[in-house]
Amino acid sequence: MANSDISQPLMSANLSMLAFQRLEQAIMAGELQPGERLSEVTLAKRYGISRGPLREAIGRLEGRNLVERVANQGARVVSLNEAQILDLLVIRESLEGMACRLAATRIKPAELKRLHGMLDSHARDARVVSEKGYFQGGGDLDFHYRIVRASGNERLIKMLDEDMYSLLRLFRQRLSTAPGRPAQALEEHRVVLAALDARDPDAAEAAMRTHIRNSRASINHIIAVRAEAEVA
Amino acid sequence: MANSDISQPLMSANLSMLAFQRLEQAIMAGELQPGERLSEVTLAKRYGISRGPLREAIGRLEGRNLVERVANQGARVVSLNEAQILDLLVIRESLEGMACRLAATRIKPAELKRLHGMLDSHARDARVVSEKGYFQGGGDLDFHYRIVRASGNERLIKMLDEDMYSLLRLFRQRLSTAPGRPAQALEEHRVVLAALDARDPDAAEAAMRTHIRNSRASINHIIAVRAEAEVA
DNA sequence: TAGGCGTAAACTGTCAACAATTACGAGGGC
DNA sequence: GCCCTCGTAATTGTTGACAGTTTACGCCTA
Repeated sequence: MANSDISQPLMSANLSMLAFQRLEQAIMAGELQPGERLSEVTLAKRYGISRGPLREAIGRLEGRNLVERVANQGARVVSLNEAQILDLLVIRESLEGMACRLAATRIKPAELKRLHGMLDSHARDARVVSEKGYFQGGGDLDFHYRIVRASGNERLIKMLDEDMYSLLRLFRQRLSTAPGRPAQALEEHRVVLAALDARDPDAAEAAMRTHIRNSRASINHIIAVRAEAEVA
Repeated sequence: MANSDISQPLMSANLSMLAFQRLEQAIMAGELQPGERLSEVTLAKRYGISRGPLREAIGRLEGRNLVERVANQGARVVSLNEAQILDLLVIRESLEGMACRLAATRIKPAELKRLHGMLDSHARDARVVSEKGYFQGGGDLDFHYRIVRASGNERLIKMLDEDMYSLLRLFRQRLSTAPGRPAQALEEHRVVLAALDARDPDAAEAAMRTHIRNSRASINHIIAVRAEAEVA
């Protein structure tokens, strides 16, 4: 899933892990939508396994906050309301700001060059220029992903790349960008990259946090608009 | 465990949840030490349950990064090296800084008063005055805990109070304070509280981050000292 | 005596059956 | 007609047994 790492340890051979990965993937792909119930017999039959390993897989998903369970009533894909999504974005601002700070001193010149190429490519991208809003799951996430990886803090990388981004992707339909946002986002990306070029940790963290805060504010705008629409 | 919340939903009645809670507690209490192997048959027998629910519980713990599993070889309590602990503390600096920022605008006057009382009590505490190092799991964590709760961001509260603190408590023997640190820490707490009093988000975040960064540096010192000792 | 091989024990992984709880619908009472 | 109750079906919770893998021990050989 857009994860170019080939070296996935491929630690499986046991059905429990396999079921976990397939379930996670199904949730991420929207095959299982937020709030949807996870029937044990159905899923076990679909994956051709017994309910034992399946329950174990569901347990792991529960530990990662991807599903919620109520006793004797089954598990559901987690469903976040607007306030919870905003809470999540606040956390993302904090963590990714720190990641960007670390990257400022640790990122390698070759990676910097690659990021420059990326932004140049974005500038030529019709979807940015025409402001139609493309910044979901495309080049935008790739830019963030690479900076986070450059932080060198393995746990931080895992929290953001594996948990945070995948969770936010779940609600991407509610994270549509406000008009004019893509062009502004690209400009903010350039500010972030300039700070990294300058090897300035304070500026890098500040730039990234501003970027994410603006993005969050644009979501806020959307929500307000939708709320009005619902009243009408 | 020092969690004064009475209203724990007490959602059990199923053995899997019960096993999960008991295992988590056992790990936190040091009954099961980092790196120790989790034998399924032994634990199942000890808790008087079958291996099915137990495996489910272990799965949940794995999802929360409290245990690691290798195929056909069993699960172990997670064990972090010094670098990983430092990585964790960097993340804590980031998240708790944000929590403190949020608390600056959201904390209630009554809670502020309580924090003042707490620090005054710390100042009278013999262990702080004599600089013998008490700041592990005692009043220090309570101070942080209350500020985090005041942030109002439920997910952030969960990440810090449930995941981060409990994980760090696991390695408290390696987080012993440097000489003179308790008194300094108390002073830093006062700076944090002053910023909260002033309702100044920037100052609050900065003060908290400085506090945690200093604490991390003191750990660094300890590690360096121990490394020397090992050479000798 | 040291090293390698083979067997056996212990452990994890998986399954199908059983128990308990919940949800749903039909029937009867008010 | 509406609501409560009871019974049945469906679903989750749990168990003990079976299969596959790893590990450890002892024996044999060089």
